[in-house]
Order: sequence, then structure tokens, then C-alpha cells
Amino acid sequence: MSVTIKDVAREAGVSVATVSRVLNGSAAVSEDTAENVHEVIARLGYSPNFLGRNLRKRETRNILVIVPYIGHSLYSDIIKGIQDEASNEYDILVAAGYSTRDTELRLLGMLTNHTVDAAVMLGTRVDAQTLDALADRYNIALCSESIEGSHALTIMIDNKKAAYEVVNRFIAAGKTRIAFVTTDETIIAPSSTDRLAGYLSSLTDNHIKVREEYIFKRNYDYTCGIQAAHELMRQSDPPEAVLCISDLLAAGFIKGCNDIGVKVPKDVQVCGFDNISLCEMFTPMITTVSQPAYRMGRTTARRLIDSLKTGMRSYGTEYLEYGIIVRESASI
Amino acid sequence: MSVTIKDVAREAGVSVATVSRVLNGSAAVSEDTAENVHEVIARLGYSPNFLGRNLRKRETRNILVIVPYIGHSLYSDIIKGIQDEASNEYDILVAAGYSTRDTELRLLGMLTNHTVDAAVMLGTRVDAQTLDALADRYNIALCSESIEGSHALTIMIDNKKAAYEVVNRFIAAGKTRIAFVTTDETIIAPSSTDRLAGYLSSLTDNHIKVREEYIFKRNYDYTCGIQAAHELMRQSDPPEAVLCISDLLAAGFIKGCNDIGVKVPKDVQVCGFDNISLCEMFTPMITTVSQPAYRMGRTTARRLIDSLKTGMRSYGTEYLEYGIIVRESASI
DNA sequence: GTGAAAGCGCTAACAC
DNA sequence: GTGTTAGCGCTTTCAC
Repeated sequence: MSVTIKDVAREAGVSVATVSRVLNGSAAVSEDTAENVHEVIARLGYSPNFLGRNLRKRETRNILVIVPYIGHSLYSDIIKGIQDEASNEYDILVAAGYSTRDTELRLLGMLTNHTVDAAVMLGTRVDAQTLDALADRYNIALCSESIEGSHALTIMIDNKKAAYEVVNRFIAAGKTRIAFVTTDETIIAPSSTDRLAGYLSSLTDNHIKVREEYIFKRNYDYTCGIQAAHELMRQSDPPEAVLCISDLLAAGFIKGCNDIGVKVPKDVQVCGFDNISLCEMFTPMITTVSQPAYRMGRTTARRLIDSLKTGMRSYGTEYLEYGIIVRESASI
Repeated sequence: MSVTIKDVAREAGVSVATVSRVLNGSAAVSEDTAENVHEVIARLGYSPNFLGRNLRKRETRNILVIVPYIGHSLYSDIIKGIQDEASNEYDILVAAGYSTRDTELRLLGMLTNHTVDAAVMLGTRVDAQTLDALADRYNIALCSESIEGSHALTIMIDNKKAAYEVVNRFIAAGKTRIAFVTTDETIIAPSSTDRLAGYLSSLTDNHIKVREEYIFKRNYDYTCGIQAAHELMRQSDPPEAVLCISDLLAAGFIKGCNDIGVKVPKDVQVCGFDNISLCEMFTPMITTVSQPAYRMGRTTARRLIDSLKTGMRSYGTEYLEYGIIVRESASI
């Protein structure tokens, strides 16, 4: 059996109320009493049971972060930002939703069952209607990835604008045969859709005809990048520049080019998305769009905690500035 | 105000006990009543408050996993294993300790304040004495990384044996000038110590003199791998094989070799540790020791949950089999 | 400055 | 099969 506030009170010869006051500094307690209570707490090894406290206070001081999976450096940076901003006010708990709607919903249940006070989602399969219903009753924020049609608080970069700018820069550098590597319809994320829209806009605005055979859709991982290179670069009229919606795809694309004797960046320029640590380790180093992950995390946490404190929920999208990190794979 | 079990009871015209029974299936309830209660629950959008439940039941069905940081694919795989094994019985919460003793201790406080039922640590800065004191009162397991002198339940590979075997294989392949790249004293982890011990043992057992100038100590990341290559490979009598205690170091080492015109694996063979996804993306692909991360996670969760159920804590170390994944950077 | 007591939402023992 | 009630550990009025 663990030691409770009652045990401390009895042992210290005071009431539980006094122990609670010492614990929380919620009201004046004489110095002698406080000292005595502290001594007893230490001697008994007492640690307050947060279930009792939270039940009574109607708050847990926990914020849940739901990620698709744990091992992605983008998420890692965002979480660090959330953590640093929340610092001592809240504990940050991370859970993996594995891009599964049911799992994500089960995790969001931690809001309704009062395990956490707020939730941040970094990419999700939940639909706008379900999420908005929850967001009306609980503190929820989306970070880095939106949900189409949702009015939930969202912190992200303007993906369309970023893709638009990269393609514009390719064109300014004299390229006209520009390809785009993305995911297919089964795993489409709003960010991908936006990036594709930016790509298309730039081509159109620059009077370059969109070529279906230059748009490769499959999955977002390394292997698909390899396949993309094999298929795109073996065409009779291959692209001279490629924008990939993830750095993993870009890395795979470069690898795929190596396989078939195509040189990067000489024969084809490659740009990724996200600026994960791999970009600097790869040969050639990968040019990419960087999301200000850490700042996105901080901003999200700040907005959420402000809502928590004021009781006023906030909605809508806040865009943060992206960057274009020029490395070896594309000089744009 | 959120709706409670009382509201449901009143609305359904039954007692709170009956609602609780319907919720938990803990006792027989007539079909009519159950149906009625379910209807009211749905209509009111009731969700049980776990704080009340957990307080009463003295359990939370949450397991905490403390990682040094979030974005490491080894941790990701271990956590997936833990998750799958715990499946519906427990929710897995992940928190980052950032290799900071104080942060880790604060997180372990979730055991004492009854926020979680058990904790898994994947590498920690907490000392044996402090941890063992906690492990005597709570369910704690270490996974992949031990604490020297601790008797806490630990699931890991035999790091010494693995390093020993790699070096043996280098020697069998005719190499005698074998280097070792590891971390320095400020960030030493037991796994690193064990791997160094295996390296030294193999040399000694094979009657090869240990050369201090072949042991490079700094940090465990990519940049240090580059530095290691620059310093080790520019010696007058450079090594012809290198074992690095992380894949990141191995990748950096290869990059560093490229910088100065040393060919891998022709001039020097390189082996890493952990088998992270980077190994297959790198050129050349990296030979490495693989930890059975997913199985380690499952085993850890199983052992922990068994303890939780039986109330019998378990202690000691369980070794799982490692593998040596031969790729391009070393043909051993 | 301190104590008594109510009550947060829930489960389970007991009674019927 | 169902209701009444005690109590999990804590905070917070309200008295004094």
C-alpha cells in the first residue's frame, strides 16, 4: 500500500488540509508546521496521487501529441518545441496513431476521459466533421498537416506557396521539363495536395504545359523514390528537375538515378521536402524545403496553453515561414 | 460541464451502479436495461472519466516509455513492439527524457503519482541505486540499454558478444589493423562499454596488440564519424577495418573517407551498430549489427504486463539474439 | 493559521 | 437483476 496524504497528516499531527496547503502553497501555513510536514513527507517517501488531485481539480496538466509513428525527425523537432514551450506547466505525452483512424480516435478518447487536457495531432486520418465536433468541446491543435475542411486550430507552412516557389526557381534556372513525385490517392495528405497544386500553378503561370507522364504517384518512402527515378528518367524525354514531397523520396530518387547512370545534379536536379537530418548525410546533399519544426511546435503549444488558461478556444490556420535550403542536389 | 455517470443514471431511470455494470460488464444486467442505458449514453455523449475510475481501481492501464529523444528509428521499432504486445490491455505513452537525469526522474514520477502503471526506459542517465529503489516499488523495465550495477528487469542483446563476433570476423577476413569508434567518457553508455570490451577481447584472444591510436572517442553522431575518419585514416599506418558503436557514426565515417579519397570497402571496411533505416539508404549500404528492436519491445511489454497481472515483479537481464547484417561497407 | 467536512466521478461490497 | 452506500486521495470552502 502506498502512503497517502492521510498518513502524512496523522504522522505530522496536523489535518490533511494543512498537508495539502504545504504541498500546493495555496494558503499561509506557519513556518514550523510547514517544516514539520516537509520532514514527514521526506521520511515517509510520500508522493501525491495525481488521480485524486486531478479528479478534484478537473485538470491533468498533460498534453497529448499524436504522431503517425515515433521515428521521424520532423516530429521529433516539433515535439521538442512543444516541450520547451510547455516546460514546467505541462507534461508532454506522445502516442503513435500509426495512420489508423480507429487508433487515433481511441487516443483522442484521452481528451474525453480526462487523461489529458489537450491534444496535438501531427498528421491524421480523422475526418473534418469528427475532428471539428471534438475540437468544439476540447482543446485540439493540428501541426504541420491540416485536415481539409476543418476549422480546427492549425499551425503549418503554406505548402502550396513553397512548392510554387521551388518550381519557379527551377524555371528561373532554365529548366522546363520538371517532374513531381508524390503519393497516390490511397494515402493522400492535404500537404501533398497543396504541394501538387503549387507545382501545377507555377507551370501554368509560366506557360509550361503540364505533362501527366511527369507526375509520379505512389508512396512517400525511399523505395518509391527509387522506382520514381527508374520510371521517370528512362522516358525518351526525361525531366531535368524533380520536386519530391518528402526527403525520403528525394533520397530514393537520387539513389535510383545512380542505379541507371543518371547524374545528380548534372543530369537532373532534385529537391525534397521537410529538411530531415538525412539531407546532410546523403551524397549529394539534398536541397529541400524546410519546415520550421521547432518553432511550429512552440507556436502550437503556446496557442494551446493560452486557450487552456483563458478557456477561450482558438480556431483557424496560422502559417509559419518555410525556408528553401539549397544544397548539392539542386542549385536553385 | 461534462456529463457524468450520474446524469446517465438519472436520465435512464436507473442507479449509477447499473450504469457502471453496463459500462464494465462486471455483473449481469437485463437486456432491456442495458439497451436503454446504451441509448442514453449515446444520446448524452457520455464518456467515463478515467480519473474517477482509475482512482477507485488503483490502476491506469497506461505504460510509460521514456526515450532519450523521439526521432530514432530504433526506439520507434521497440515502441511498436511494446504497443503490439500491449495491444488492447494498455495504452502506451511515450515521453522524451533528453538524456537529462532530472527530466527522467520527473517522468518516473508518473509512477509514484499514479499516472501510469509501469515504465520502460530506453537508455537513461539515472544511476543504479536510484533506479533500483524505484524498481523495488514499481514496475520498471530497461530495454536495449542497461544500467551498470542495477538489478532491474532488462531486455537487451549481448553487446560484448556482438562486438567480439564482428571483430573476429574482421580478423578471419585477414584484417589485423582494426579500429573502434565510440563515445567519450562524458556520455558513456553501458552498451558502448560492453562493445569496447568485446572489441578488446577479440583482439587479445587473437593475439593482436591493442593500439590506442585506433580507438577514437567523441560523440555518437554523424559529424563525429566524419572526424573519426579524418583522424584515423590519415595516420601513417591507417586501419583496414572499423567498428563503430552506431550506424550514424559508421555513415559519418564513410562520408569522412570519401572526403579524403579513401574508398569503402576497398581501403577500409566499416561496420555499424543498430541497423537503422539509414543503412540501406547509404552508398555504400552499411554492414551492421542489428538489434531485434521489435521483438525486444514485445518481450519487454510481455514481461512487464505479466508482472503487473501477477503482482510479482521480475528482475534480471534477458538477452535476445542479435544479427549481423552484411551489406556493402564490409563483407564479413 | 488550522481543522472539519463536502465532494470530484467512479466501482464494488452488500443488501434485497 | 438492481439500488444504496462507502470510499479511492485529493482540494477547497467554511468555520473558528
